[in-house]
Amino acid sequence: MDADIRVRFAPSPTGHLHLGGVRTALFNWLFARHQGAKFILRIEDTDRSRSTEEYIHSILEGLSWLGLDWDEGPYRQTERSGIYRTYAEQLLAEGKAYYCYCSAEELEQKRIAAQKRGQPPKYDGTCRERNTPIPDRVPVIRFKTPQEGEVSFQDIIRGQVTVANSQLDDLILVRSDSTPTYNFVNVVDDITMAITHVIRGDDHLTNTSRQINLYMALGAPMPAFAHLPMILGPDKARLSKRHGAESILTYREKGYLPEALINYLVRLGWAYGDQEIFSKEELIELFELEKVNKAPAVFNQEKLLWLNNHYIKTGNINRMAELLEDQLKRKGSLNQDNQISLDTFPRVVKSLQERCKTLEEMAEAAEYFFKEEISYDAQAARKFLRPDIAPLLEELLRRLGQLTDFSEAAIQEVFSYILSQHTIKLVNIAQPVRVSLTGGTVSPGIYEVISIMGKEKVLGRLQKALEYIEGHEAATALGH
RNA sequence: GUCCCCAUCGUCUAGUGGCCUAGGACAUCGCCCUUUCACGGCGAAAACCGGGGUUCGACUCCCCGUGGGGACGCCA
Repeated sequence: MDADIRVRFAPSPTGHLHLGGVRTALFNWLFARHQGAKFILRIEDTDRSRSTEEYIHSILEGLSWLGLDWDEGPYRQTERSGIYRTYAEQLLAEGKAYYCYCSAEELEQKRIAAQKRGQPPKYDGTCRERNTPIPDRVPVIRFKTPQEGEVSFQDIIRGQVTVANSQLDDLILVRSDSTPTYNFVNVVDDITMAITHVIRGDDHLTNTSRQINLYMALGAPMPAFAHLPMILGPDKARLSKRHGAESILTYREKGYLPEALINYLVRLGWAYGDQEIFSKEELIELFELEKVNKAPAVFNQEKLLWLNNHYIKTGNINRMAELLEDQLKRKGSLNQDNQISLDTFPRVVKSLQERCKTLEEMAEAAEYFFKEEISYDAQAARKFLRPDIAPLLEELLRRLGQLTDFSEAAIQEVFSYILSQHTIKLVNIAQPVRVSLTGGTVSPGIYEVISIMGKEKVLGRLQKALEYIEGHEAATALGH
């Protein structure tokens, strides 16, 4: 346990919290909880034009939903501008930064020209030694990156990483509108917040060398770095809008469980022998940054669904029942006037949890329990609601009507009796009954369905099926 | 284009020089269970990117190639 160890998750509210961000947050959180360290949340909102309150809200909501709780923050960079100004002035005063008067257009041209020559497209240093301002131009503040030597650091996941300073840019610290930029605020914040371990996505690996130069210029102690491999889409390109980069909260809407998401995400780049299922407690116990993979991982929906199904099957019934109710409400399948007894939802969950991969799917599969009217699947009706079955349905209707105990056992007895009287197999009557009650050919066990649905609804639907068969028979007789 | 990083079944991965005729999981296929669909059980197919080294011995170490990813913004 070490409370002096401090990590942070620093999302930018220029978009929703997506899978990649969650994975970064999760690894930070697991590392912190494993170490007994502090987990800090920092909102990197220096891009004022693209940051929104809505995204901030969605990020906090997403983390809370997943149970990734933070110990400090959320800090917001827009509230810390004074701190950045002080540090920028310090660098300026020490000659470690300078005003640059080059315009955006000029810089763009220089970049293209450099690339054409086969050189790294970095700033050419025009204003590096300038000491007189250019009138009518508002300058930016640039960092004087060392021109000689190289930067080298030991990444916890990657090992030794080395970059020549000649490759590095004199990066902009403060924009002409006097707001600070990412590489600058990120370093200043990590210094002032005493962050000891910077755990972030691989896409920041090349930023690290630039930032290390900044740490050195500011005379600050260096944190440890750990760069997580990226999550790729099925096309092996970085996660994009098309697959997986939508808000994590849409996973909640689609009926995914937080524990499934966490279990899935942690296995992207981390493993503990052959174990696939991990509780949060186990993860906190077992997780180690040193064992994180270097290679990027492709996101696989199927496996997430498998895990989600696992947690639906093993989860607390009452909790699942509540989530199912939410889903049904969202779908508009629950009318106000529906008379649903309290124990119906848990019973529905029990009957469906083996066969549903998401709660949304479960809500779809459970609709016929709650809707007033059902409609028949055309093919199913054609195949199973035929005239020859009508006498059996009638008898079933009569005998079920006589039951006072509507338990599965009692219902099974009724079926057994009818089966023995007519020497038919269960399958011959089960499917027609299934279609009559659910509208389709797929459902939980038929006794279970009947018992859960309740006497009133069952009798009504059997009656309706008989009418349907009769109507069809008449139509067929007329030559239709 | 320049630089950085990476490389085991379709996918996630185990593997840290001999235990590997390479293990597990998802997905796929077959069989069994079964009132439908699932679940479950059993089984099959499926990989060490290529070439050089190092070594008695390489999936494991080194080099080159190839492939993939990332960065190169007054975005983060």
